Amino acid sequence: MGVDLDGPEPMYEQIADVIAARIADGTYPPRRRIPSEAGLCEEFGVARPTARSAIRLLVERGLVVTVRGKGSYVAEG
Amino acid sequence: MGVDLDGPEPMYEQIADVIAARIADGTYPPRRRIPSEAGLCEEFGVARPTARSAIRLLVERGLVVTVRGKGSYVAEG
DNA sequence: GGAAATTTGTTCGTATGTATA
DNA sequence: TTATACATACGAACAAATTTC
Repeated sequence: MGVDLDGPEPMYEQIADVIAARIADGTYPPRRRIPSEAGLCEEFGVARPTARSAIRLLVERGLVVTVRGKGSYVAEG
Repeated sequence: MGVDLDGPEPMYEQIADVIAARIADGTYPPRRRIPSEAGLCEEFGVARPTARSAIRLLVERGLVVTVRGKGSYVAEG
């Protein structure tokens, strides 16, 4: 699915890119929730800090917003 | 803030000295929490292992104790 | 209302690899 | 070779907000 564990980019960046692509193609529409940290851990086989780093990157890019106790949501386009 | 990045002492030692001075002058009183590792990273512009080395030095000197999941605290005088 | 599960927030513990002096 | 420093990654504990039953 595009995550190349042997690639030069860190895993959290590759995961963020996968999520960003899903946002771009409408898999995750605006205002919808993206998978939880635990969900990303399971899907990509990484630890929670790594999943969190990916989400942090998406937040920095303005693609998602996170709400404590609820989840992370696709920012409104 | 007294940290001389061009000085002969390693950064982690200088950071530890700064914290030790704050403990001595009462800025961080006994049983109070000192800044987290992330806080030291931001304040002194270093990476986490370096901040941890500084704290390790303070623990070795008996000035602070660290508790997993909570933080590092000034030892009781 | 209350208890439990889910989810994110924060923090320290540990390990590996890379780069530099 | 050793010491220092950074980046990455996994593990674990504690905390707080939210949702669900």
